[in-house]
Amino acid sequence: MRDDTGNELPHALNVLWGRAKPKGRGRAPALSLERIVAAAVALADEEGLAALSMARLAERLGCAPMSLYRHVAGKDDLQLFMLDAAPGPPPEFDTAPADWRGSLTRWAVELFGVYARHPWIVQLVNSPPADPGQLAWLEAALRTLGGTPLDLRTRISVVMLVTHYVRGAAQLLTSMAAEPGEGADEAYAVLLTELVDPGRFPALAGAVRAGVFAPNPGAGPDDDFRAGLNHLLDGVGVAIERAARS
Amino acid sequence: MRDDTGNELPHALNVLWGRAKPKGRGRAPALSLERIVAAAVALADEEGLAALSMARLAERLGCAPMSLYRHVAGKDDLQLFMLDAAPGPPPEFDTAPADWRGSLTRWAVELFGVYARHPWIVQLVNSPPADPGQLAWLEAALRTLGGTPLDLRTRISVVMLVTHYVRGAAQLLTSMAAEPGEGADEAYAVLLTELVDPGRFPALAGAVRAGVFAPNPGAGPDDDFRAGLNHLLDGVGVAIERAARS
DNA sequence: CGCTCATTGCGTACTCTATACGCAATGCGT
DNA sequence: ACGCATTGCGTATAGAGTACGCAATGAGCG
Repeated sequence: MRDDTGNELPHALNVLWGRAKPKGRGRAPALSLERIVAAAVALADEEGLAALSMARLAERLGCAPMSLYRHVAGKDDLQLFMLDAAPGPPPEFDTAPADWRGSLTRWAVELFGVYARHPWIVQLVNSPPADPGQLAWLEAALRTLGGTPLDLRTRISVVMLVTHYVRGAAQLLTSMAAEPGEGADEAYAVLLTELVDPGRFPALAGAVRAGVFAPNPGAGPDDDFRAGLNHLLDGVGVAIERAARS
Repeated sequence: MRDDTGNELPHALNVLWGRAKPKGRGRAPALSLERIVAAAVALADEEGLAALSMARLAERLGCAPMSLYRHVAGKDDLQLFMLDAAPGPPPEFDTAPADWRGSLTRWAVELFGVYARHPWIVQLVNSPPADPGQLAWLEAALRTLGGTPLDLRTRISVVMLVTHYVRGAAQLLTSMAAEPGEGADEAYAVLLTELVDPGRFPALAGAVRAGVFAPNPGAGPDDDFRAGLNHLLDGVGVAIERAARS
């Protein structure tokens, strides 16, 4: 399944960066790559990543399963296309915004929204981004720090930190929302109450007893996310002050 | 595939919390759950999660594929057992260690090591932990903050933050190491140099040109991880000081 | 000591997955 | 109008997970 040299990049990247040949001759394509990718994203959104099979995708597009392979090298390539297209354009920033914290917060919240709309993204392997769509998001994140005295290596470190946090928070949230019933977090709290032995897990039992795992009353689900994000950004602030002082 | 009520918890949890019936009568089992799980973990470690199939697992155990289903309800249940067993015991802490930062750093680094030894863990869905193994890790993390003035809700928030970061960093690292060849990150740096247009992605192009994506000379792969972790813990320090002042 | 039956081991079969291969249909360039 | 590159797709293969039911086994009881 691996290529011989091991150095060829996946076919999808060549297409995404506009390196595909125009190939004008021949029969007119009844299917387009955009339609395929859009249908795949819609299918994954509605029924989950597990329901995304080449056969069901073809059924939804009204074509035969094997027709897809004329536009997509395989399922892996299709998922690369999906990762490129689904997030849409990132928020736009100047190359050196005055308010780094506000900008980076907005970036993180919008990325969190992307993951909420497309939960399957966080189930895919997190390979380093190499497509135009994901690199545009990375560019936007780097710009939020353009006005800070942080060196480039630290900026990347900070951006990765935020990315990982957003991804992890979204992953946890969607895995709880995947279960049926109205209150999945409530069910989880009850389960922990039953299971956690205070002798063996004193710290955990204390937290469970305090109702920390129960849904936060009078707070949206975003608020937990924003609280963690703020702790993170406090750390970035410390790094910025330290860099400004030297 | 879903159960009727939707409230039954997975069979694996009943077993893991010692709720299985002794069932003494009958034929002596030639297979044990421990052997199955250990073989599954070894197989996933050696050949990756994609190579873990019930058939290949049975082959390695010298039994028929369907024999596994006497001990495990299905592949999902098997993966629950694997998640419980593979990490091993967490580092032990007092309920209120004097040095929260050192303790939490040690916890994060050891978890990072777990993910490095068992890369398949981060490919599995990140459902909220409910097995003894993962809850023991959560307990250990909570204990590192036992000596701080943080309220319980903030402690959980901090622990989740660290968890997400460790997981994300490990995920990125293993996805780059998965590719063959000696320097996967170097290949990535070259790819970005080719692809990133400075007009469209100025901030990103600057970082690429500065060699930020090339392997850090004179630094182990852990150092990038620790750098990000330190920024994160600076943020936790801010929260602790703020809590101590009120 | 032998019968019983709960329990395990596993053979068979079914559905669903991705996709290699090759032929038929089609429409642009000449 | 013709030729052929290109697309659409039918067929086939190898592998996945697992439902179902019967055969083998051995502990406990009569």
